[in-house]
This record gives sequence, structure tokens and C-alpha cells, in this order.
Amino acid sequence: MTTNEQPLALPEIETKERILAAALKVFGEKGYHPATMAEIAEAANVGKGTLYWYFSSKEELFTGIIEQQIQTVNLELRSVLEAAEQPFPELLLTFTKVFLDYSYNKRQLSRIFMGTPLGFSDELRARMFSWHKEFLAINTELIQLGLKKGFFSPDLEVERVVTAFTGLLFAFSGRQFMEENGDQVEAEAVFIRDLITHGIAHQA
Amino acid sequence: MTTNEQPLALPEIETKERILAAALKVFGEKGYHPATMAEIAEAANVGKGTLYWYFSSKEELFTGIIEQQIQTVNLELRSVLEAAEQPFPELLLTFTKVFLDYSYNKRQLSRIFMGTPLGFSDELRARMFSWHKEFLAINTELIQLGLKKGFFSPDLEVERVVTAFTGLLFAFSGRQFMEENGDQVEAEAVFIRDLITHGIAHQA
DNA sequence: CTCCCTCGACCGAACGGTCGGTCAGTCAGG
DNA sequence: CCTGACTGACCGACCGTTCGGTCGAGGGAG
Repeated sequence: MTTNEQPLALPEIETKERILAAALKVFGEKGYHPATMAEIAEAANVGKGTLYWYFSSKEELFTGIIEQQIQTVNLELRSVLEAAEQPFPELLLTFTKVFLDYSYNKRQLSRIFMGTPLGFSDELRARMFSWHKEFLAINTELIQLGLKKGFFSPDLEVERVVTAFTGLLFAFSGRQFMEENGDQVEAEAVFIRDLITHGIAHQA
Repeated sequence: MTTNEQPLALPEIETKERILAAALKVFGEKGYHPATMAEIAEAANVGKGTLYWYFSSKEELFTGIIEQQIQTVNLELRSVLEAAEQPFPELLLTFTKVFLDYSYNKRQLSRIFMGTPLGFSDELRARMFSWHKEFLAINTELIQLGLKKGFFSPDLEVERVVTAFTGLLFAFSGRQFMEENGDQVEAEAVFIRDLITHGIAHQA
């Protein structure tokens, strides 16, 4: 109990982490179908067979990496909702910033996540569907919190608001085709909050 | 000159149209990579070789079909901008409606268009990039028109507004993962216009 | 009208290449 | 010397593309 601190990192874990990181990179750069296992193996500095020691298939590797990433964002977002005694516009701002921060840093994730959910096995498609629903659920919580706090008019359709909000999040997180002028997270989050609260027409 | 009216439709044209329609369908359902030429051929009721009589490669077939579709939307959108003596909020509404109408009917297109631009040849990637830029250009025209008409405050960053607007368009056109409650085009377009003009907070 | 030749749209078996997945084997550590 | 992490040559399935060939319409000659 005294000797085995953390010095010798279990090689098992290290390799698995290396594979996951490489998979995120390669899947993020090329998308699911064009990414090859050989490429991932090379990027992880392991043999192709090693991938199959840790993961039973390309799909499992893919779902593994995505689920891990999504849980990270979702956790962060949920913690924003929990610590929510700020007034709603502040909350909206923080939420937006957390999301944008995350997706600027892990650009690959949003690329994959935004990507067409097409041409996958039924199982994978269902999985992606449920990820998306979970993400929508968190956003719905946010919006409903706004409703409860009297920020939104009660006759607004929640689903519609959620669609709009996530659309804005994705649009600013992605900029997938364009060059990045990232790290304007603050300004962009403010813009989104303002757009939602009072619009962007010249005069009120 | 008197006899050869249009009775015998040139079989050539008919087949090519059939292939294009089949390609739109299959690419739209599965995305670029998982779609196979065999599948497209089957859907078009032609032999696989026939595809190569009309198109020199899978990529060319793909770019052909997309370019045709995109030009259609772009043309419609531009015509909205041209006939623009309406006040700006009306214009915004019409523009949005046209876009949503189109993409509800041709759902495949927006799926492909929104899809990850990943794992393509450099040439195809560049092509997709330019399609996207063209679409952004049209939206920029719209926003700039709003600026000229004094609808937007002059110190708003145009690019930011365009990003937000296209994000909203895509979010409502897509609903890619969700069931469709389409044909609410009118209501959704109104929602977007209102969001932009005065926000959706409870009181002004 | 008929025979035959030409032509080009169309076909699908086959080819070459790629990729996910396998497995017999290696080797370091205990 | 056993165990288990790890390897990479290899396999079979699949896919884009090619190519030799079919078929039927058109048209010219008899």
C-alpha cells in the first residue's frame, strides 16, 4: 500500500488512452467512414491488432470516444444549471460560454456530432440519435428554467426555442467550413444572449 | 422540320434524369461515402456501367447533383432579394420561408449540405467549401440590405449576424435527427423573424 | 419491304484496390 | 516458463471503375 503510488502508470491504461486520443483525432479530421483503423493505429503508435485488444470493432471505438466526450460536455453544462441562482440572462451567458469554450477546444467533437447521421448501422444511428436527444434535453432544461423564472413568455413553444438556441450554439461552435476566429467566445456568447433577450433590430 | 416535334422524348435525357434523381435519393439517405454506385444504379433502374456513360466518377455524379440543387435554392433566394421593396422584416420573413420551404421538400439536400465536409478529396472539399461560401454570400446580402435600410444598428458585426441567421435557418430546416413536424414553415419563419427583431424575452 | 450494317445507349462480370477484422506468433515481466 | 499485451501479415468482403459485349433503332442498298 505504501509503494504503488502512481509512478508506474499501468501500461494498459496508457495505451488505451493513446488509442482513444488518436481515434478522436482521426475521426475528427476525416469523419467516421473515411477514417481507417490502420490510420488510427499508426497515430496511436500501436499495431492494428492492438486496437482490437481494447475495442471489439470500429463502431465500438467510435462510440466509446464520442460517449466519453459527450459526457464531459454534458457534465459541465449540467453543473452550470445546478449552480443557478444567478438571474437568467447570466445563466444563459455562462451556459453558452461553457459550450463554446468546449467546442472550440475540441473542435473535432462538434464536427462529428454535427455531421450527417447517415449511412451507419441501425445501432449506431440509434446511439447518435440518443446522444442528440440527451443534448437537447439539457438545453430544454435551461429553457424551461428561463420559463419558470419568468424570462420567457409562457406561450412560447419550448421546443421551438430549444431548436433556435441549439442552432445558434452549433452555428457559432462549428464555423466548420470557415477559418477560425475562435477565442471570441466571450463576445459571441454575449451576442447570443442579446439576440435572445431583445433581438438585434436597431431600436427596441 | 414539321414532323420531329417532341413526341419521342430522347431516351438519353430521360435516363440521365433518372440517374440524377436516384443519386439525390441515395446520397440523401446515406451520405456520400456509404452510398454505393450499385445502389444508385439499382434505384435508377439502370446498369452500373450506365452511370459511367453519363458521369465519369462517383464524385462527379455527386457534385453534379448538389450543384444543380444548390443553384435552385440560390436562384430562389436571390429573386427574393431582388424583388425587395418590402420593409425589411417582411423581406426577412419571405427569405426564411423560401429557404425552409425548399429544404422541407428536399430534405436530402440540407442533410448532405449540413453534413460533415470530412474525408473527401481535396477537390471535392474545395467545391463544398465554395458552395457554402456562396450560400453565406447570399445571406450576407440580405443582412447588409437590412443594415442599409436601418434595420440593424450599424455597429453590429455583419459576419456575426450572418452566422446566427444561417444557424437558425439550418436548425429549423434540419431537425435532422428528429421526427418532422414540417409544414409549420409559416409559424417557424415568423418565430425567426420575431427572434431577430425583438428577441423572445418576456417583456421588451 | 427486307436484309444488313452501323452506332451508341446500356449492361454486368470482372478487376484492382482498400479496409475491417483475425490469428499465429513474439516478447517482456513476474 | 507462463501469461497477456502487443504485433503485422493476411484474409475475405466490398466497392469504384472498366471493358467486352448485347440489343434495338435508323438507314441505305437491293
